[in-house]
Amino acid sequence: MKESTPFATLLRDRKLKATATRIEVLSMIYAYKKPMPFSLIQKSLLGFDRVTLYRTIHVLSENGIIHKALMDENETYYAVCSSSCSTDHHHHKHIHFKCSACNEVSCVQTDASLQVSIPGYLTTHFEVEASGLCASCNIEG
Amino acid sequence: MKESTPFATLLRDRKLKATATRIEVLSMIYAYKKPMPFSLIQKSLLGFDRVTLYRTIHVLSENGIIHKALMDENETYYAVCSSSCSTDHHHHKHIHFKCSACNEVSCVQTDASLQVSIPGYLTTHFEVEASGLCASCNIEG
DNA sequence: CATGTAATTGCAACATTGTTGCAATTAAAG
DNA sequence: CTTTAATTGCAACAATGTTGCAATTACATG
Repeated sequence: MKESTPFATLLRDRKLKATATRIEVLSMIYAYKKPMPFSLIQKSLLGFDRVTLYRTIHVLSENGIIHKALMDENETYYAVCSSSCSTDHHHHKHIHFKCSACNEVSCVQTDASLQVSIPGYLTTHFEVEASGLCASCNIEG
Repeated sequence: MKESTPFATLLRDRKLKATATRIEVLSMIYAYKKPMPFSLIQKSLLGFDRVTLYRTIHVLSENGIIHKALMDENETYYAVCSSSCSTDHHHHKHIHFKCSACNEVSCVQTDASLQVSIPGYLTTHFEVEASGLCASCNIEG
């Protein structure tokens, strides 16, 4: 019963077994379109063991398939990585934006030159978390 | 017994009672110089109730006296805010940098124009978390 | 400087979140 | 189909965070 769905293939490419849990978690996060709160992932995945979910999230993160989108709060959000993420390093040219009006979190692509240079430091990786009004709310308000 | 230490004064300025817990927590984080891991704050403050520490951290954060320095991990770090932070908004012109060599987290001032502009969005606040080699490790390595 | 009052604390109990070891199950390679 | 290593579920535990309430404390006021 070897599935050949895109996610199953993606998993095997990364030398990971294409198990039901992993495929479901991925589909769910992917379908959500925006970074998905961990608690919601949990709620939506009844039928799987709580521990399995934790382990699944760990494995998918470690292997550059999903990534954390930390917000300045308690909840952790997860989103499916773009194809440029490798096993060893996440390469995101986007920032995580939380709208203070609709409270939605989104991954915003910033092809603009987003750079961080600190004298004397060697910056190999950085993440940006922003808040304010998203495109929709900015128009309406 | 009205203390007039700097932290006691700072607290009263923000309409907060200058209690022993708050002053100790503040002194401790301040003395640490870098963002201090929450777990270490806990360990260092035996004699106070666990709950009191949580509540203290919440109050100090809410009032712009300390701020979270989130790293892409599980542990949360706290640092004393600069004077520009008000009750309603934190204004940090610095980024949080974690050195991958010495593992130290530091607040790095970036007076350079660190800007985030997304077409259609109104960005009122953003945080940057970077990693790589800090000044010390960059020289030595 | 005594005192009233609202804020803060400690305690107990609970809820949530995350971890570990191990036996049973399963993916997938041959 | 069989073998094997990875993954899962379970149980038990550890850590983390929350709530209500009575006792205590800071400090404003007189």
